[in-house]
Amino acid sequence: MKTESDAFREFLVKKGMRVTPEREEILAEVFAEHEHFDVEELILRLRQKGKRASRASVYRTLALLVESGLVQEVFYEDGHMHYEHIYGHEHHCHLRCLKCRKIVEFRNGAVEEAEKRIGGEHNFEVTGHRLEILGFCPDCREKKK
Amino acid sequence: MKTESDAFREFLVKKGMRVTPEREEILAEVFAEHEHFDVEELILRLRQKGKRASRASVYRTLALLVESGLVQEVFYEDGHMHYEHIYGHEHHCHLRCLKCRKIVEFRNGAVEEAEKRIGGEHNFEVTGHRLEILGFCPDCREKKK
DNA sequence: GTGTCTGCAAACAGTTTGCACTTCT
DNA sequence: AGAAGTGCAAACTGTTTGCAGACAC
Repeated sequence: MKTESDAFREFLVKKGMRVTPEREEILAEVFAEHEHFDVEELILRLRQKGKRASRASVYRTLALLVESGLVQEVFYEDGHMHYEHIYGHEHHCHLRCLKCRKIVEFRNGAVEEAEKRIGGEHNFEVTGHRLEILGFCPDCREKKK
Repeated sequence: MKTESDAFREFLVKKGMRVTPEREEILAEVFAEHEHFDVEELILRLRQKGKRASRASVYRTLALLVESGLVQEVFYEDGHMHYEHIYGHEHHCHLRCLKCRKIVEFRNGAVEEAEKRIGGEHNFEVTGHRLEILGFCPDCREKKK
């Protein structure tokens, strides 16, 4: 079975780029936890494990991971982008509370289907999608009254 | 019939805020064209019409428009946010080409339905959603070969 | 060996903010 | 009159970039 590490190596080699310890460590950390993350959190986690990858390398590597399809930009909030790894994981969408910012993940077959149909209608080659449903969570709903 | 201008006034009054010429001009310009826009474009359009609203006021007013639900943040790209007005318009989603960045709008009943169902399942009060389908448009698909 | 990558720090761009002045109510 | 809004420019923050030294191939 092909791991994300294999997939990334393959991607790099195909582009004539090098496999470096920094790139591998960043990749490993991105896949170490199954949560949304932002650049700051990622750097913090790397530091805590004694990895020295610089901020610049993290940004540069993240761009490669997105380009390779291993990672997706999920949403932009609080002035910066949030990411999640997607390789080897079933796709899911997000339900977001506009007040407390809680995020609930959910899966939805209807969207996958719509994705294919709509792609076909416009002759697009579809690679993925991003769906967010916005509203107020049970707690915040209650508090609004 | 209630116009977006009425709706915005109502929102402002309810918050104890003032109705100013700057806010009205910015609102009018936001609804003057039915296209996605970013802050720079909006300011340019205002300038071309001789309106003097400052950059700061545009940012401040845009935040109010988003809060009031008249405008939605659509996606973050090229280092800044893109918006669209939604009041009085049927909701639509976006099909985006990852290469040439072309955007096709489409409507989709299945998503509206899923939105309600999923909101219900998690006891969320749903106010809207945002769906982007990503891929390659017919032209870019061709060129990749 | 050579061309790519890294880390650093400086540069950048979009956005926010403090403040003096203006304006709405 | 008094509170709220505006414009300006400076500050801020996330991200990108130029460059010299390090390193994968």
